[in-house]
Amino acid sequence: MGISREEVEQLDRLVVTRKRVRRGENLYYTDDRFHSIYAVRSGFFKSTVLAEDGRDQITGFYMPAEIMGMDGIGTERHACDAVALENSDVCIIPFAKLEEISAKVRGLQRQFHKLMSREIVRDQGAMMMLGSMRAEERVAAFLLNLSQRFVARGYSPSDFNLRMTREEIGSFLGLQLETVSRLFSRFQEERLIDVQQKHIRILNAAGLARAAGQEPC
Amino acid sequence: MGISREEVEQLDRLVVTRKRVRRGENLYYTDDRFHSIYAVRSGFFKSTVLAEDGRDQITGFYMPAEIMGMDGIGTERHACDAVALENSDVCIIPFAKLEEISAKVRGLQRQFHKLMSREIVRDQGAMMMLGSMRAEERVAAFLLNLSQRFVARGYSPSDFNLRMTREEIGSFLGLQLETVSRLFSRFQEERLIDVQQKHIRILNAAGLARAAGQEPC
DNA sequence: CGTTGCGTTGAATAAGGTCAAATAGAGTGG
DNA sequence: CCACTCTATTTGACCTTATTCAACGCAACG
Repeated sequence: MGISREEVEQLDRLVVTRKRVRRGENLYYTDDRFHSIYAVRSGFFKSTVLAEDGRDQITGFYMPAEIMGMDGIGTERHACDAVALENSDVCIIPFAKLEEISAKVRGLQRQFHKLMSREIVRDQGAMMMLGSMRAEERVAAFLLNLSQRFVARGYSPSDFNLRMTREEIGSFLGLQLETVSRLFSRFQEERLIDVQQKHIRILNAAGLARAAGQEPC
Repeated sequence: MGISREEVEQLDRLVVTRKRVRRGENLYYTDDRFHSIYAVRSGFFKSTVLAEDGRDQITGFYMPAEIMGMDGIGTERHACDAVALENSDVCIIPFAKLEEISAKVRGLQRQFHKLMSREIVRDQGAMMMLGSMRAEERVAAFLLNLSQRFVARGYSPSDFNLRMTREEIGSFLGLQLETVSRLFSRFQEERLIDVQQKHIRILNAAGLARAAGQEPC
C-alpha cells in the first residue's frame, strides 16, 4: 500500500526467506542477538517477558500479517521470548536490509515507522486494560479484540478457536486462570458467548462490549 | 552518538524549534493531528490514554532527554494526551523532516529506530509490572525506576522530588492513591525510604529492590 | 485565618487469588 | 479400538489483598 511499481521491485531485494516454527518452539529467545523482524504468515505466537524471579508475563499474541521482533532493535538483542502456539510460518525480514532499502523507498520507510508506532499504541492499550479495568472487563475486551483481529483477516468475527490456554490468557490479562475460566462460564450463563473448550462463539457482541465497559450502561 | 561530523551538519536542517509548556497544559491532545515528535529539554510530563467511559490511565512519565509523541505516527493522530507536570521546555522535531533526513543519514535512521524500539520495550516492562506484580512490588519498582532515570541524567539517585501526585502514581501503577500512600508509609517504617510529601530519599536501595521482587529472598 | 487540594490513616467490603477436588479431552501405546 | 495418562479446564470454599468510604491533617495561598 502506498508504494509504486518500481518501489515494489526494490522490495524484492529484501530477500525475504521463510521459516517454519513448530508448536511450542521459540522463534527467538530473550537476549538472542537481533538480526531480523518477522511477519507471521500462518499460525499463532505469543511473546513473553520474564522477571528476575522467574514469573513471566505474556505481552502479546500475534496472528498472521502481524510483525514480531521489533523489541530487539533498541539493544540489538531481543527483549522477550517469541513462542509458536501452533505450527506456524514466518517471513524473516533482515533488518539491515530493511533499513537500507527503506532509506531509498520512501513509502517503505513510512510504512515501517507506522508499524512500530502501532505496536507502541497497542502496548499502551494493553497497559490501560491492565491498569484500569476489572477482571470482567478485561476478559470481555480480550474476546472483542480477538474478534476484531480475526475479522480483519477474513475469518469469522463471532466463531473462532482460541489458540492459547486459560493460563496464557490469564497471564496476558493479569489474572489467574481460574478467574478467566469463571468469567467464560459467567458470560456463557448470560448468553453473551458460547464456550466449548477452546471454541468460542460470540452470541451478543453488544452485550460483551457493555461488559467490557465500552458502551454506556 | 554514532554519527559523523558531516552528518551533524545535516542534522541542523531538522530546524528544531523550541516550545514552552506550562504546568498543567497539554503538549498535545488525543486525536490531534500528528506532525512532530518532542524531546523533553527540561521539566516533566505524563501521557494518558482515556477509555470510552471516562476513566483514564497514565501510560508513562517523561523526563529530560526522553522522546514523546511517537504514538501518533501510525494513525497520523496522537493516541494519548501529553500534559506537563511542571513548567517545561521541549524541542519540536518535525516528523516529515526527520524521515527525510534520516533516509540520508544512516546513523540518524538507526538512532531513531532504536528509540522507537526502546519505547516498545519500556511499555512491555510496564505491562509486566501491571500484570504480574503485587502492589508493594509495583511501588518499589517504580521508585527504583525513577531513581535510575534520575541518575542517568546526572541527578542524585537517592534524593529527588516526585513531580506527580499520589493519584497519578496510582494511575500509572494500576493502584488507588490510598494504596500508594500506605506503601510509602510502610517503606518508611521499614527504613527503606524517607518520605516528606513529594520529597523522597532512598535509604536502602537493596531493600527496595528486594521489595520489588528483583532480588533473591 | 479560611479555603482548597493533597496526603494519611482506619474500618468495612468486595474482588480476585489460592487451594483443592472433580471432570473432560487429547494423545499414546498396547 | 480401548485403556491409560497427562494436561487443561471447571467449580467450590476459603482467604488475602487492595479498594472503598470516611475522617482527619497538613501545607500553600489568597
